[in-house]
Amino acid sequence: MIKELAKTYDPSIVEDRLYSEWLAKKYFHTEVDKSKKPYTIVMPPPNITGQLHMGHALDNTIQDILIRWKRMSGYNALWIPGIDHASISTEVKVVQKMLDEGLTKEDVGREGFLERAWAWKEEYGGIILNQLRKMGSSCDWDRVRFTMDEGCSEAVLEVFTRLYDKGLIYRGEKIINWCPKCQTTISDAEVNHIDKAGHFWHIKYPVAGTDDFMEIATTRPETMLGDTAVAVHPDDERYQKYIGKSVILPIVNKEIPVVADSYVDREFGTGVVKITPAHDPNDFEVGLRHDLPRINIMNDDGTLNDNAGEYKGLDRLEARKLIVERLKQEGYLIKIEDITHAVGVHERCNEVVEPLIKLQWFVKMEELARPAIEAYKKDDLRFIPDRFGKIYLHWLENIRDWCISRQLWWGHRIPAYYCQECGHIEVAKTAPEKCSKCGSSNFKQDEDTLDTWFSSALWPFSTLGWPENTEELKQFYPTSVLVTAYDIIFFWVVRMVFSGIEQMGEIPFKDVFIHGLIRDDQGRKFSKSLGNGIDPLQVIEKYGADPLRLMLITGNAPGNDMRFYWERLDASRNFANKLWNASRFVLMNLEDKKYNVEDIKLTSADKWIISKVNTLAKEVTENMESYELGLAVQKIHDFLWDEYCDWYIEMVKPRLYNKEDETRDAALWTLKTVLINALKLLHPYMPFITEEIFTHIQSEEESIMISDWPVFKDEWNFKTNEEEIDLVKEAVRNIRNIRAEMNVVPSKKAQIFVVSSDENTREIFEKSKVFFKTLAYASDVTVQTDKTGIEDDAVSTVIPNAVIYMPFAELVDIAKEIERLEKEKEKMIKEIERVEKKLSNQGFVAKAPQKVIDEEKAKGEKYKGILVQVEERLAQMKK
RNA sequence: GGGAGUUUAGCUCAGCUGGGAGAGCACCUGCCUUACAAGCAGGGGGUCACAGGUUCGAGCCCUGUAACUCCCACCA
Repeated sequence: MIKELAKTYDPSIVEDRLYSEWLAKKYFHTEVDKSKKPYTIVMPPPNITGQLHMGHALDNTIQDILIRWKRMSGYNALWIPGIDHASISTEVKVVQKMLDEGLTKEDVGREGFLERAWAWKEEYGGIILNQLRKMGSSCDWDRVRFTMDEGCSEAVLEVFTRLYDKGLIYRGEKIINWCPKCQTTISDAEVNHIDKAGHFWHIKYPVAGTDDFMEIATTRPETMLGDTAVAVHPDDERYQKYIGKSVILPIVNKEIPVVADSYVDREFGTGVVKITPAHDPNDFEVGLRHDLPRINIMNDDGTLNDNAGEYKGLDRLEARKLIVERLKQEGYLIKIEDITHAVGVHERCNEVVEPLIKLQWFVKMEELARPAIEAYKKDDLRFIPDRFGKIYLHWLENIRDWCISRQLWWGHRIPAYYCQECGHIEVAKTAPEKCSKCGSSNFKQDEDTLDTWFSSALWPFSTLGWPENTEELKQFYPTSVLVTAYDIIFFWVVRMVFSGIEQMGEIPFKDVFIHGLIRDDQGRKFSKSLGNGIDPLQVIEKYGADPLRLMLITGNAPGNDMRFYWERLDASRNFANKLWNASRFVLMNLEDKKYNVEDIKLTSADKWIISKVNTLAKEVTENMESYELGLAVQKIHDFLWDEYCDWYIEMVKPRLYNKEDETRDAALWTLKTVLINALKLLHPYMPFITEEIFTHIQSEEESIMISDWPVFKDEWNFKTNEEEIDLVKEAVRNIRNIRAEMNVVPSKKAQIFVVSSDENTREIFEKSKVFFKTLAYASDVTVQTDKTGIEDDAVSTVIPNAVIYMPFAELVDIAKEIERLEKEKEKMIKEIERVEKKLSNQGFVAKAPQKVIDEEKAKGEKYKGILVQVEERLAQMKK
C-alpha cells in the first residue's frame, strides 16, 4: 500500500510515535533463541543521579547502532539496560536534600536515611532511561536492572563471600586515602593528582647531645607532630655519623631515631626525610621495616586530634600556619621554598585527600590481576583502538590492593558480622545464628558499605541472572562487546574483566570499543562549573534524534575526542531532509502495484545503481565489523546523496514522466529497491526516519527494524554497466564544466554531437542520449562516426574514444578554445609521461602487485585515448 | 619521572592492511530545472608539523626534533 509522506519531515511527531510502536510490538525484547548466534551488549549503567549528557548520547548511539545491525543480521541480539546506585554521588545528593530540610544523617538514622535514598532512586532513577528512549535506544526494557536490585545484591554477597573464603578479601589496617569532606575512604582510582603551588619548608631537627642539626624539607609541616623517625640513605656519607642517633623533634621536644633506609633518595632535597608512618604511604612502609610507632594526629574531618597537643581541634591547614609561625619564632625554620607539586584530591569533591591508617576491607589484587593480564596478552580480550590495551595492561601490572569499604550508608552493606562476645568475624550472605568460636548469638554487622564499583564489576553476569545458572547466562555470556569512554577503563573495565574471569571462568567480553569524549567548540570538557553543557534533549527537540545520532558518529575515529558544533547538526539535519525529499519523490511516482523483477527490463543506469548499492552493502558491513562506524555511515551518506539523488534520480526522470516508456517499471522497481537497501544500511544510524520511509514505501515487511540486513549478491554485480555509466557521467560533467566556464545559462539548450570511431562507444552514447537532455542541457543528441555536418568552430570536449561537440557559434572564441585544448593536451602528455615512467621502472614492474600495475596501464590507455582525440580536434581547429 | 595521543584546505575533522590527497562548514560564480534554496551546477584553496631513513613507491612504516593535549606516578 502506497501512503503519501508528509510534505516536511517532523521528527518530533514521527519519533515518539514510532518508538511507541516498536515498544508495543516488543521489537526490543529478546528471548533466548538457541537457533541463533547470540550478540550481547550490557549497557554501562548510568547513575541514578544522572541526567543524559552528550557522553551518554554517544555511548548509547554506538551501542544502538551495533545492536540494531546485529538484530537485522539475524543474531539473537540482546541489549540490557540498567542503572547504578552510585553510592557516594547519590548519598551526597540525598544528604544535601536532607540538609535543606534541616536534617542530618544522624538525625534520621541508618534506616531513615535508606528510606530516603530509595525514595530518591524511585523518583530520579528512571529519568535517564526515559531520556535514552528519546535517543531511539532499542534496549530490552523488560530486562532493566539496578545494581542494588535483589539479583545484583545476591551476586554481590556471593562474590564477597567467595573471595573472602579464598583469602582474596581481607580486613587490614593500612594506609588508605581519606576524604575529610566526604568522610569516607576512597580507592586509588578515585584520587586525582593535581599540580598545585605549594612550599617546601626547610626545618632544623637538632641532633640529640650535639650542636648539630639535620635539615629536612617538607610540604606538610603539620605532620611533624606525628613524626617517629628521621631517615637517611644507608650509603649517604654526609649522614653516616647520625645513623643510630636521635634527633629532637621541634615543638614536640621528643627524641626520635635516625634510621637508614634505601627508600631515601640522596639526590632529592636535603637527603633527609622525616618519617610519619601514620600519614604517608611510604613512611608507613619505612615504619614497618624499622618497627616505628605510628601516631595518628588527625580526626576524620581533617582536624587534628589529641596527639596534636595544643593544636588539637584545628583544621590541618590552620595548624600548618601556626606551626610554621612557631618554627620561625623558635629559629627552626631555615627557609621557605616555592614549589609546585602534585597533590592528591578526591575526584568527586576536589578535597585534598589525607593518607590515614584505618582498619578497612581490601581485595587482594595480584592473583586476580594475573589472568586479566594474560587474557589481553593472549588476545582473548581486544581493545579498539588497541592503544587502550596498553593503558589497561600498565594499570593491572602496577595494581595495588583495592580498598572496598566505604563509610557510607547507601550501597551494599559489607556481609561481615562481628561476634560481640569474642570478637570473631563471620562473613556470610546472611547473619549467622551462632558464633563458630564461642557460640554467642550476639552479632553486629559491619557498618560500612562496598565501593560502588564492586557491584558494577559483576554487571556482565549479574544482569544475566548469576549466581543462578540461567538460560540467559548460558546463551548470552560472555557478552560481545563493551562500549565505553576511555576515562572509565580503570574504574570499570579492568574490574569487570578480573571479576568475570574469577567468577565465570571466562572473560566478560571479547571486544572493548573505546570512544572519546565530547567537548565544547573550544575543546574543553563539558562541565557544570563552566556551564558549557549542551543538553541532548534540547538538540533532539530542535533537530530530532536521527540528526543528533548521525552527527555524533560522523567523522569521528574510534577513541578520539570530538568537538560539538551546532553547524554539524545543520549538516546532519540537511541530510535527513535530503533523504526525506528523495523518498517523497519516489513515493510520488510509485504506483500501487507490485513490481516484479521478472517482468521488467533493467537499463544500464538501473544496473549501475544496483551494482553500486550492492557494493555499498559489502563495504558498509566490512567497516562495521571493524567498528569503523564513522566510515560506514559516510559511505551510506555519499551513496544516497551523490549517486542516488544527484545522478540516478536525475537520470531516471524522463522515464518516469513518460507513461509510455517501456522501462518505466524497471526504473520504479530500481528506485524502490535501491532506496530500501540503502535505508536498511542507514537504519542503525538513523532509526526513525528510515522506518518512517520504509513503512510508507513498501508493505512486504512490517518494520525495517526486524528486516534483513542487505548482503552482497553476485547477481547484482554489474561491472560493465558501471563502466558505461561512469563514461556517460564523465561526458556530462565535461559539458557542464565547459558551459559554466563559458557562462552559458541553463535555459540555453545546445545541440550535442558525439563523434567516435569506436562502435562500442557509439552504442553506449546512442543508449544514453536522453541523459544529455536532462543532465547536460542538450536540445538534441547525434551520435556519428565522423565530423560530418558539425561546424568547425563548435565547442568541444574530449573523453576516451570520443569527442563531444556543441555548436555555440555566437559564443565561441576560437583562440580561447585552442588554448583550452592545448592545456588539456599538455595535461594528458604529462599524465602519460608519469604513467610510462612508472611502468618502465623495473622495480615497480617487478615488485608492485599486479592489480596496481594493471590500474596504471588502464590509466595510460585512457589518457592516450583522450590525447589522440585532443590532437585531432586541434588539427581541425587550426586549419 | 614514565606513557599515550594529536599536528592534513580558512575552521572542524576523515583517510581502513603503504599504490596518484578527501568530507562538512566557510569562500567565489551561475541557477527558484515540476523531490529538496536545509537545494542544484561549476570553481578556488593543502611542501599531509619539521629533519633524516626504509621502499619501485610514504600522509600512512622506522629514528629523531618541536608544539599542543591527555593519562599514570609515594620524590619527602
